Amino acid sequence: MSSPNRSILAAPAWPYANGPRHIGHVSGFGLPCDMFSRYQRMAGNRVLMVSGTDEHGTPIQVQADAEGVTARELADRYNRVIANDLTNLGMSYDLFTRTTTRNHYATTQEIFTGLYDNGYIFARTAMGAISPSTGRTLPDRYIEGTCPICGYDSARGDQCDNCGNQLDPIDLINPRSRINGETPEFIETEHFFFDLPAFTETLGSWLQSKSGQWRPNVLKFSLNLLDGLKPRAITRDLDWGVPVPMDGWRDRPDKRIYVWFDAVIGYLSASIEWARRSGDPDAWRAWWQAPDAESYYFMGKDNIVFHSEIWPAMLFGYSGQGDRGGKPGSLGELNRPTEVVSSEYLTMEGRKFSSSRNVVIYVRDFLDRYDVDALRYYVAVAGPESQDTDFTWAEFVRRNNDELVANWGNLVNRSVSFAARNIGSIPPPGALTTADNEILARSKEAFAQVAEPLSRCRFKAATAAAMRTTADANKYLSDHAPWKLRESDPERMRTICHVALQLVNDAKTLLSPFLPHSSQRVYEMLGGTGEWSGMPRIDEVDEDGGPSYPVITGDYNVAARWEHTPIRPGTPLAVPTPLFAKLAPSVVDEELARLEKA
RNA sequence: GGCGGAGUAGCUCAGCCAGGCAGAGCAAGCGGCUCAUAAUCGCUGUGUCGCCGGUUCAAGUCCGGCCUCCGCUACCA
Repeated sequence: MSSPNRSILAAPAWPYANGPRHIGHVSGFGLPCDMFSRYQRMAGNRVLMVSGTDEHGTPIQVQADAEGVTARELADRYNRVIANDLTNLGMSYDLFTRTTTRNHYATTQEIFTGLYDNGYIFARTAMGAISPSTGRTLPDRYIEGTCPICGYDSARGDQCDNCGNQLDPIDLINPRSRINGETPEFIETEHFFFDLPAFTETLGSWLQSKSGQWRPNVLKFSLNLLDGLKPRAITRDLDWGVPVPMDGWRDRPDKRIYVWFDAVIGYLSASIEWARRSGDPDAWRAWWQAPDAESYYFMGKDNIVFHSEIWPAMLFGYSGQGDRGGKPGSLGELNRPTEVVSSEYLTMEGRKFSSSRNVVIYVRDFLDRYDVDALRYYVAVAGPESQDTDFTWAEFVRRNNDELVANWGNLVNRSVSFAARNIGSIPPPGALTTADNEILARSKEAFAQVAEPLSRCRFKAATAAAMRTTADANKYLSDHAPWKLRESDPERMRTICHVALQLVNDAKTLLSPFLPHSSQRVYEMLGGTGEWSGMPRIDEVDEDGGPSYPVITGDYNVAARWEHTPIRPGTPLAVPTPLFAKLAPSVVDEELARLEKA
């Protein structure tokens, strides 16, 4: 674990491409993963961060029908929207792609085939609901009717919201489709099933080995599920998805692989796509097959089951390591997750985020009006890390003004502008006092103190530790008051300025994983050139001349290192413009009014 | 129904796994400073740790029960 140059796969969940993403989404799967990845790169490790939009499944098909476009057109549109949003958030993906690539289809089919060959996938007929007009699978939650237990007339197909009982849609009285009101048809239909019970032993001992390492809620939840594992259908009656790679199924237009089965394979297929684009088609193996490679998956708590149970079972099965054995598929054995990091939910002014009820703040709307690092700071310091957490505009404004601006922004401003006005460049250190040496030593120690929680994905504690160094620096300036020494002791004044600027420089490094955009600006203020902490960009690519699509990528092996770096005396300084904008208190009322409006 | 989480200062939360004088930030009050975005620095006060019981020399922490709120509940993704 402590060796330098660890290979770390950073795997944030795949956003679903049926609409723009809101800040609740990115606070769960995205930003924590980016903070983790940026730190790990700065610490000298080899990080591969891959993801993409998840574009199959019924909801996209339904919405496309409603808008009179094809599923592909709808997915194209939101893939671009989401890729833009994530780029603007500074998400440092090595590759952000999508599930509708040829590569992803081929990889998904390879995993399917490998699992089938090892006996972990079997065909079976089952009763399923379909829409009579389209012939497509009608998922349980798209069916409603009268609850046979309590008589509630808007019970969902899988559960009655009134009495809380779990239901089978076939038992509903007067069932109807939530999509178009028609009566669903229950038919015998053949599907492939993934034999999850064949992994009970394997998953059980694997999960036990994670005790003390994973967050307890994730582990407990996963262990509880082991009791009742059931085979799970992994195909659907649908024409939108990855074709089933079996004879007699391959060319059928009405059978596709279930969206969740292919979505988790995205981590692997995106790694393979990244390797191909980087010029070394086997490069992905360093993260997936090296025995000491590590992988960290980030998601909201609603996705735990797919990452702690189903995806590991798929990886075990493909590698020939389920309860029934087998042999590895043609890709070879594949590593299981090192850690599954789940976030709780961000709520919105006391309510659940809901696009349909307009209880929502879309990423793009947020970034149109506020600084990206202000959002990143809020998520780092007040995100739903271990419990559901309420986002309120009042709290956002307070965190921004009283913590980010007042503490860190102001420290940068006061120290750099004072030195710029009175000296004009970074001064050399004169004779350092005990106090000078002490605070410089504390600043160096902070690197280990921030790294410890950060490497364990404890972002709140890590941010707090980093912000303590800025408070220390503010105190140092106040205690030593260089502005009083302009006439009496300019030499001492210059030394104090040197120390303060060094503290600013260290703090900017410590805050880089959380606030990469503003750290870049501080880097430049202090004479740095080029990129400090790499930023993502969007490239337009294609697959052998196929249709083009955007991917997020970037070069992140730039200047930033997780270490104290001495500032260079003589570097010219200019009076800076403020690092962050202070927000007027009226912002709170404006935003609340915006929420009420629709 | 099952599973899980939360309830600690005016606010947001940490502390609980491995029991040892109740903490941080913000807000509030007073004072200092004037380099800085009215920013900053110092000092000050604040708690039935949701309720009841148990174990213990000692419980916010462990055990049992209860109350309130929230989430998840796999064929929505």
